Amino acid sequence: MGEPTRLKAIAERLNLSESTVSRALNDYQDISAHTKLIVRNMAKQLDYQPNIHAKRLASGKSETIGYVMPIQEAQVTGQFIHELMAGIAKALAKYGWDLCVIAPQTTEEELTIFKKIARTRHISGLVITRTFSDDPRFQLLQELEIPFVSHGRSQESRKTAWLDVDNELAFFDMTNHLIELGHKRIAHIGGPLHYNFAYQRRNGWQRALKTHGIKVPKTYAETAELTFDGGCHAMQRLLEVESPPTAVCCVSDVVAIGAMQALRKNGLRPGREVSLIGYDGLELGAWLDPPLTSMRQPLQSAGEKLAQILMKIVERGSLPSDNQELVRASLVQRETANAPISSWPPNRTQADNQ
Amino acid sequence: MGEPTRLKAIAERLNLSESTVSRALNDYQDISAHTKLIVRNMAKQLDYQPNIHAKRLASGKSETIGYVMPIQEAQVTGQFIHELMAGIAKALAKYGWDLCVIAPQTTEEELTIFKKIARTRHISGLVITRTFSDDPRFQLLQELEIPFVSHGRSQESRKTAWLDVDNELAFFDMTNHLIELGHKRIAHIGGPLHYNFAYQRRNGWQRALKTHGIKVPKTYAETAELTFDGGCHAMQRLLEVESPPTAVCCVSDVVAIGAMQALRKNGLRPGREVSLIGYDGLELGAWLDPPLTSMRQPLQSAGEKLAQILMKIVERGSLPSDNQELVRASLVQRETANAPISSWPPNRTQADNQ
DNA sequence: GTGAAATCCGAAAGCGTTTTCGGTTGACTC
DNA sequence: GAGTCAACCGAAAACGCTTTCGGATTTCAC
Repeated sequence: MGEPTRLKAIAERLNLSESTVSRALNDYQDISAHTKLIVRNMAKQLDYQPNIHAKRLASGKSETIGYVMPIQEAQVTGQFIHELMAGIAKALAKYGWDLCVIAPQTTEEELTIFKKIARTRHISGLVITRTFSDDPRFQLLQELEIPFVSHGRSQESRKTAWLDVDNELAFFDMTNHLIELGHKRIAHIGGPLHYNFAYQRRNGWQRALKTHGIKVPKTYAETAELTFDGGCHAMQRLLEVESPPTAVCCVSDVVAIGAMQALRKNGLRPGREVSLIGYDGLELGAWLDPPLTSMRQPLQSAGEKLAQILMKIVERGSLPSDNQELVRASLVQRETANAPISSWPPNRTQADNQ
Repeated sequence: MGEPTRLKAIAERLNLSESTVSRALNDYQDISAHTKLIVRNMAKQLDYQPNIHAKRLASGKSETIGYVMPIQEAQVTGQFIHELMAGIAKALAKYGWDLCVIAPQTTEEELTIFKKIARTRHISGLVITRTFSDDPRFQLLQELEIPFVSHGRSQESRKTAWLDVDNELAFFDMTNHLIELGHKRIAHIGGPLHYNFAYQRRNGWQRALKTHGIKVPKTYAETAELTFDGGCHAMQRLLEVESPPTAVCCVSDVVAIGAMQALRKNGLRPGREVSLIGYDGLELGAWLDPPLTSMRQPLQSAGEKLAQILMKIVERGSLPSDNQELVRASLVQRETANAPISSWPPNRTQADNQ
């Protein structure tokens, strides 16, 4: 391969100084159009690629952003992360920025890494995901003055940049869909409320019920770990209340799949006796029997937007005006959300039939 | 936060030269133990973190390796990638190396990126996955002299570093397991043979049959795209042959899940009339009804090993002796692999019952 | 006590960019 | 034709580290 082309080589060939060549390539205003042209042509001809370390050292910019992989705890985050990262990487690549993966093993380690980044500055911005209602990262990152954007909000995110799906609206829509199908006994299996999205999703469900003047027992508000087992157990509990629901809004697809299992164990078929809607729109939901109805948010494009927002923050050194964005999730109609049937629940009271 | 600590600050405080401090921190032999000690203490006290760009510029090393995300084509690669990357990042972090994600959109773009890396050298090594039997990347990377390690082999990988699961053995084991359960009519749904692993897996299946002197019709060697639909269609074809199989070895879990669907459509239950074993050990297999028996390879540790192999290559500038490693997959017993039942296939010929 | 060999450290030259500052042109005004 | 002002470009100083080279000590053998 030989030695890579340096700035010097271009300068010598064109009888220009290195500084002129540098400024020509970086589109400075004090370089004539003609000079820029010949410099660029020569650069292309010699296949010049700037030494990135020299560039970053001299300019003090790193053009690298970090993605903090969520600590493995919830199930099936893989597909989610993959798509998001692909989107981020794609958008960054357009501008020659790098995407660096950070995989802390614990929350403490994560915060330690942040502090280190604050000192080295070799990563000039971060994308964080899996935000909690009460998330210590927001305050720390602000203190450390590390530019960042979160996928998902937090109690602390009023003044920070984020991109989020409108969870509340999604569950409002989801619940309305069930109501339109004729359901009135609509339960909710939510996630742990320290996840901010779990909080929002529960609210969306509640608002839809209230809007339609539907009242449900308190026992209809279930909570589960974001796992298959969590969903399974929560659904089991719902089946054991005095008058079980005819439909359930689930905080995630994995939880919904667990719920399906519980239904089957009780001799019921998802989408017949009890309708079910999940959230995430996982591909694998389509492979189940019956295929799981769900809500989907666009992930690849979310990744791209996150990257764009973050690059803008890093470049400006401050938050731009459009630093918060809410996207709408859409219903993925499959086969677990149908009209209620008359034979369920078996022990209907008069009140239920009104 | 103030200005980060520089080498200079340590040197001044200790009345040493910058070069001495630098060498002390990098454990050079010509620095006394005593000096090393006080330098390190001071560095810790001032929370010194070297400027990584200056370091990389001066040393000519980048301490960054790239992971090439496979182009999205097969389904459910997300979980796979996530675990692998987490492992890689973890191992790298121990040594202060960075993991940079590369997400090409097309194969051509991938090769173009390689060429660019060869010039800039700002990434000093690559991990590639999803290897093809005839994979142009191997030759190109060797030509470009970019250190790399592949997860999976290729026709071209005889002299390159790799880590792979023993696919052939895995399918040999898998098939043997079915034989031990009493199956003789064992089919195989393989993947496109341009995937190297598809080739190996088919061979493992064939070898097990041959070892036990079992002969099966040619129609038992099916091929499918690595998707749900692919598996579904392939299984459908298997059910339509003259004497259908009692068990099927599937090239991947996703394909196996598709096959399950085909069985259900035909009124059959996976693991009863037809046993099924998948490959990948996906968590989601456990959530199906019935849960899918599969084979699992350790991914996180694979990622760590990949990183270690690659770092060694980069450091040495040449291949170390232990640059190829084969790991064994293990059976994940769930519920789709059981003994054959007498009522299937319905139209047994005499020969089948021997 | 001399020479040679270790041992330990400092000076200084990079690494390949960016960016400030100033200097040289030529055009333009009056 | 002197002065002013743009318009362009070059010299040189960063950026913060690594690494070579050689010099100053000390140690050791004889």
